[in-house]
Amino acid sequence: MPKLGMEPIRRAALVKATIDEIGAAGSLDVTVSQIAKRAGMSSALAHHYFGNKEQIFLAAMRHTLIVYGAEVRGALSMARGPRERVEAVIRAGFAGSNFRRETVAAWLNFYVLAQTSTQARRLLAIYQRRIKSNLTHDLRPLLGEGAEAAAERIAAAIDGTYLRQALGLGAPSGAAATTQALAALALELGEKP
Amino acid sequence: MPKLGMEPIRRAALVKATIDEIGAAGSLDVTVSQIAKRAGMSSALAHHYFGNKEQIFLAAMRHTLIVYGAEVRGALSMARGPRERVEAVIRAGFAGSNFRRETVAAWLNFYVLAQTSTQARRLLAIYQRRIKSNLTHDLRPLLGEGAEAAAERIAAAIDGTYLRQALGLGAPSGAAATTQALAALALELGEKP
DNA sequence: CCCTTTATTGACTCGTCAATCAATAATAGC
DNA sequence: GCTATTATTGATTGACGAGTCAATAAAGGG
Repeated sequence: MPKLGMEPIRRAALVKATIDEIGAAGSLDVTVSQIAKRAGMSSALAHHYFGNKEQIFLAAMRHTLIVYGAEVRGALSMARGPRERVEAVIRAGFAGSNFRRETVAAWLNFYVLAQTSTQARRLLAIYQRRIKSNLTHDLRPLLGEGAEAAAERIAAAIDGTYLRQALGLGAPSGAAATTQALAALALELGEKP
Repeated sequence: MPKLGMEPIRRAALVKATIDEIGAAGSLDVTVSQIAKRAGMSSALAHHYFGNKEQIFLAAMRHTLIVYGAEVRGALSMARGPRERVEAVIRAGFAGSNFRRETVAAWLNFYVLAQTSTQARRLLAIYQRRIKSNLTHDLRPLLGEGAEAAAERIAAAIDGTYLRQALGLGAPSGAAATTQALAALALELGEKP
């Protein structure tokens, strides 16, 4: 019983299923059949809409990054002043859907995907550049010429905290992770010790 | 012409080939045949010595961690005072063979492996715990009760810097990476701003 | 010289999986 | 009511890869 206009629904379901499946498996070693099954359809249909497996992965990655970007933009829009803006960028990464167990695990695997797929690398680079630019821009009035280096360190602190989260090390709570990353910021601004 | 006592030689060659192959491929998606070929033998022989692919991976991971641990211990032995000891731990991660392009790429993939293989997770946890303990212990006289949190932040800074290295972001030089991680330490000790 | 142990590989088996295809069915527009 | 379009899947194909096995060969020990 083909209802028309199924395509966007199916695509969305597949994207979500892909993230969850990768998150659950903890690896990119998931079959199209598994993904399709989780999304409630046949693997043939998944191929019909996406063409091949890599496109499915890329769509899932794009979705993750878009959600992340939206979270950042949302937090940024409510921030007043550079200090709050930097905080917003940091907070966004550990808030909402970005911090779901599956999302974090999937994220790590997208990093790996970026090592093999040119398109994945491009996607990641775009977002990473954007974050770095946001951080540098807002750290400038606070730190002057030291802004670039500080931005790089904070980016590393975020990534590191995220990575350790994926590994199950460190506190498994978004709040603790946020606190930790914010502490790094406080140190950069010479507030802590 | 079977020379006797080949086993340790073959094993070592396979371990090295595995790291290089994973590093080159940028993923765990490498076949036993590829690894064996790079190590100059048949895949059957690789199976003969290691039993299965996971054991090959685990041996490669173990080797990477052992080399890393040795580097840390070496640097630690030359350090005088807690401040130098913390520096030593940081430096070790970005020095020598630990920072070879292949090693860094392989490392990221071992993180992924730790999400599927219980043994890999155990291996990683042991080393991670050791680093954390080293850092905490040596930060204690410098920071008192704040040592744990600082150790966690520095560990995250190291992991983050390493991760960004693997992604090809950040400076692709060991010196720059070391500088960055050391800067995080300086901030923790209230020396920088 | 046998015989056991170690080294080594080509060939083979057995699964798995991405991708394709042909077939079925419902819907919309004319 | 046709016809083109969209949705959907079971079955199939073809490749690839982990792991096994049987066979070959060289030591070494007695």
